[in-house]
Amino acid sequence: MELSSNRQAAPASYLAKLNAEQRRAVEHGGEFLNDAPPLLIIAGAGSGKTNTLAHRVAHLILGGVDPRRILLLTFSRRAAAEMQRRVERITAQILGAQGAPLAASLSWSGTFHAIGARLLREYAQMIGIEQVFTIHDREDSADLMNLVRHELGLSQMDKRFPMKGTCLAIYSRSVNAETPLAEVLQRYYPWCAEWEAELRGLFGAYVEAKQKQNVLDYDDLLLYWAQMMTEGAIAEEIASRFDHVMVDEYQDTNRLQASILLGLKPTGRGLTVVGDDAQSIYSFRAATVRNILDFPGHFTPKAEVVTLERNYRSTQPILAAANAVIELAAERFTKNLWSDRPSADRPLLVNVADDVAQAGYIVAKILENREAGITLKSQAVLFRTSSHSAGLEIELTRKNIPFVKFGGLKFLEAAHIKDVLAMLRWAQNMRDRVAGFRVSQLMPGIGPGTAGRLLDSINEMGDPVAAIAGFKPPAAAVKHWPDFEETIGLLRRNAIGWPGELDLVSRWYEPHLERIYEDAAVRQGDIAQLVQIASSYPSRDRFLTELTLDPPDATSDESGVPLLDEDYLILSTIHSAKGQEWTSVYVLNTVDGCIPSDLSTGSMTEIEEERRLLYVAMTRAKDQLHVMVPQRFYTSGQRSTGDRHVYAQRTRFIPSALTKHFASASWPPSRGTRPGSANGGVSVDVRARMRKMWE
DNA sequence: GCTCTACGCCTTTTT
DNA sequence: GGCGTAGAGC
Repeated sequence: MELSSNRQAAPASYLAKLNAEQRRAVEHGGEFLNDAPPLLIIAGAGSGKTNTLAHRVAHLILGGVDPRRILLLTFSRRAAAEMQRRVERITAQILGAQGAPLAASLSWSGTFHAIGARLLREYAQMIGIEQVFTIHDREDSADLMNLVRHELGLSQMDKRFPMKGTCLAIYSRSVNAETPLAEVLQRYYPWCAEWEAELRGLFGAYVEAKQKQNVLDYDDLLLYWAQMMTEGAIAEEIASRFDHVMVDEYQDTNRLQASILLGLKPTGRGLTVVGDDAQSIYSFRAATVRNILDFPGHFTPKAEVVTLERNYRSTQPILAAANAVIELAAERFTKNLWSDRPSADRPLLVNVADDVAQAGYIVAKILENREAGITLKSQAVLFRTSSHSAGLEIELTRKNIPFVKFGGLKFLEAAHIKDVLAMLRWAQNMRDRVAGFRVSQLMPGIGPGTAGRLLDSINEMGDPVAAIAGFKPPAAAVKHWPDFEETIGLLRRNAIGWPGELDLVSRWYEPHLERIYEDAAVRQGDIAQLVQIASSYPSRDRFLTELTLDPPDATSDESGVPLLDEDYLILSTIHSAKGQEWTSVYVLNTVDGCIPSDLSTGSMTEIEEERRLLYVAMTRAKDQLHVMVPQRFYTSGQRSTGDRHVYAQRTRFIPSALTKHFASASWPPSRGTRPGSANGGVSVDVRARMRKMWE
């Protein structure tokens, strides 16, 4: 590429808007861009991190770096797309129309897992795996773990053996943290430590099963990649493809990912990582804040560190409150965010009686804001756990306020969607036992026993379709057999092509759907949406891979484009809110038991992570922050209107000493009602008042 | 021997 | 609604 001539044509114009630190990060490496020493950017919340990274990428491209030789590792596909968009805009500013195609060839951007899958397909033969491997998501992996667990007889011990999800979690942490099993057990799963020998055997058999079936799980995508990076010739070849490797959200990477980076850039030259230790919230995925803290010392000379401390997002009072929360952290790192966006309004600490009043307050404020010109889209409700928003969702639906929910249970995890995908995946790779197990048991009369024998006979015979044809199904399944056999046959021969074959599968599935589920009509609608989504992928293979690695992350994502014109409120788990910002933010259930979650108060480090979680939630707010404190909340056993509740304490992360940073409010506006005076009566009362107020 | 159903218990966050 | 278990029914 003849881009070097552009270097002098790239004056400071696009750099002028950056502050001194941002500019230092962007220009790091100076004249020797392609040999830039390692760089760590510590970017506080709202400090223009994405913008800085995008400028650095654009700066590299404008400086003559081939965009196809830049590897950009982001946390989600959404983040990758956003980065691409910004880089395009910046390059277009300098180069005009010429800039767009340049940025578009920034083709190596995505999550670690997605990039891993892509490289593994490419290098499959060289490392002895077959190219047509299928990828198991978490649930599939747990199912396979379960199959192996049964085969080894571990499900019938006289003492209860850990459940499939726990087994997978232990395995996964051991792999991702590059930590021996014994240590993982001792530190995180002490109650399973007695099973160490059995678990070791289980994991060995699990790995063997995956290899036999030619499937990879999420961890394998990293693990095999990391292994490739230790093999001289292959490692060198892969490493030599990229002049620059840039990683966003580095605080949420694990040791295995760090190993991959070191394999790609052993000297650190050409490596840029960006992150914020105060926002590390993924340790349950074995992410470790040590990655970011230890980064500089990994290299000689040490990596350069640039710290972005100026916050462009939040008003000064909001930032002061958030800073106060994070200052109480046990371990504090070097950063003091400041903002010059003055405001007279402190964030609000809102006391409400219960869940219902909480929803009432939020709905009222949201509508008030909208009247004042703040769109629904620029407001967000954040919560620790997906189920916390249930009450609010009902109220929003009732008030006809459209919303999109991020995080929590997803479209792809619904049983009927998984059924259809399993059929496609099985056709792609008939050795995939989890998929085959699932599909064959859809037919009446076929349970685990018969399914197992069917899969065995498919494995033994060279021709899977012939094996199905020759199999003698139990009486109840006989009438479904011809259709089943034909559908598999058509899929195997690629007779229909993509995406038409999804219609075929959907037609095959319909009678089973109707038999199995009461609410078949609703589920049929979901499948129609899946068919919609499928049409935007070029092939079955790409569809399956990309859907597994980058699932649509909002529950309304799949309804797609028409929604984009409308205005809708954002509901999101705090985890899924990472990297985003809104004019007005509402944090639900800021009470002990929710934040921190009851389930995460086991150890000091867990509690510290919950503190950072609250910090992340608070720092998403630009102008308004409403921290909701219900005085009581219903315990999880949601027996519809069951009134088992507990009296809640404001979260321990906002002790009395910090309340000076907040203004306090309560809801409903005091009119003499005593909150929680009776068991169901009060809630009916509040609802009635809400209705009157807005109808 | 296998499938199917009823029942009781638990339910975080995600690539 | 998932998961595991127990027991009825084919």
